[in-house]
Amino acid sequence: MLTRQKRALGEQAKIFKALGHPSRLLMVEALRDGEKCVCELRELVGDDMSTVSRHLAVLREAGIVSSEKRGTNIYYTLKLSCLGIFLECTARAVTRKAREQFEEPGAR
Amino acid sequence: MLTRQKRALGEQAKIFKALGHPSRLLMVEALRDGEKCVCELRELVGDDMSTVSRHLAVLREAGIVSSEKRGTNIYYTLKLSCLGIFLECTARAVTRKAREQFEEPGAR
DNA sequence: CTGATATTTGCCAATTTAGCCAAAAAGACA
DNA sequence: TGTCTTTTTGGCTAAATTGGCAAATATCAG
Repeated sequence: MLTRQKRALGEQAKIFKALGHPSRLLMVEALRDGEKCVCELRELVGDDMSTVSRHLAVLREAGIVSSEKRGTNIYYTLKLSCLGIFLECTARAVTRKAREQFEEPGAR
Repeated sequence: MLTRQKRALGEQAKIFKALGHPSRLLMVEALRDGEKCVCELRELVGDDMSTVSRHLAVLREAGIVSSEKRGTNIYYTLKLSCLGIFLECTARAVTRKAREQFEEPGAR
């Protein structure tokens, strides 16, 4: 039973880990307004196609996105819908932190 | 201007990356109901004190927690309050995923 | 079947991260 | 002062991650 909880914790960490890369975060952000094919995402992040494909695999294995082959392309969709709000929250935290670090050296 | 956005994306990814480790996630989860000293957190995760200290540094540098020296101990506090809801959401996603993988092999 | 396009996979080098031990810091306190 | 106690840091090794190129796969259009 303890093992189950530990496994769950690891799976949960996997979600965060998958989101912990600029390119992957950018792609997930883009997927918030609808599915995109790999080629669109490749264009967005500018990396090699193979690199993008691997990033997407990480997101897929974490359960954050799902993929569907349709016609000649593969489309990726955001599965973890609750992510949106948290993305906004972290974005705010980042600007807040930047402001603090900007003010601090001048203060005191 | 583009550089600023890129930097912000990196900072945001840093938050997720910091949360992408079982021990760190466990500690953050524990901090949801109030500050804890390093020794308490060490006991919680069971790792070497030095390891825990480094994990906490990662969380601190990402801006997720803050620390305060008081008396003989150092207390860590959760700063990113919006995290709570998302933690619950990801926990649900994990159990959902586990259920899906449990059913799938049997089905069809 | 052949060729063109979209995506994934195998392999490899470079960088980063994790975790431990020992040593250093910083207080508290006698 | 010296000596506990708590926490951080230096240094090291093992393991994981990243990203590119080339090759494999799959699928569509003739």
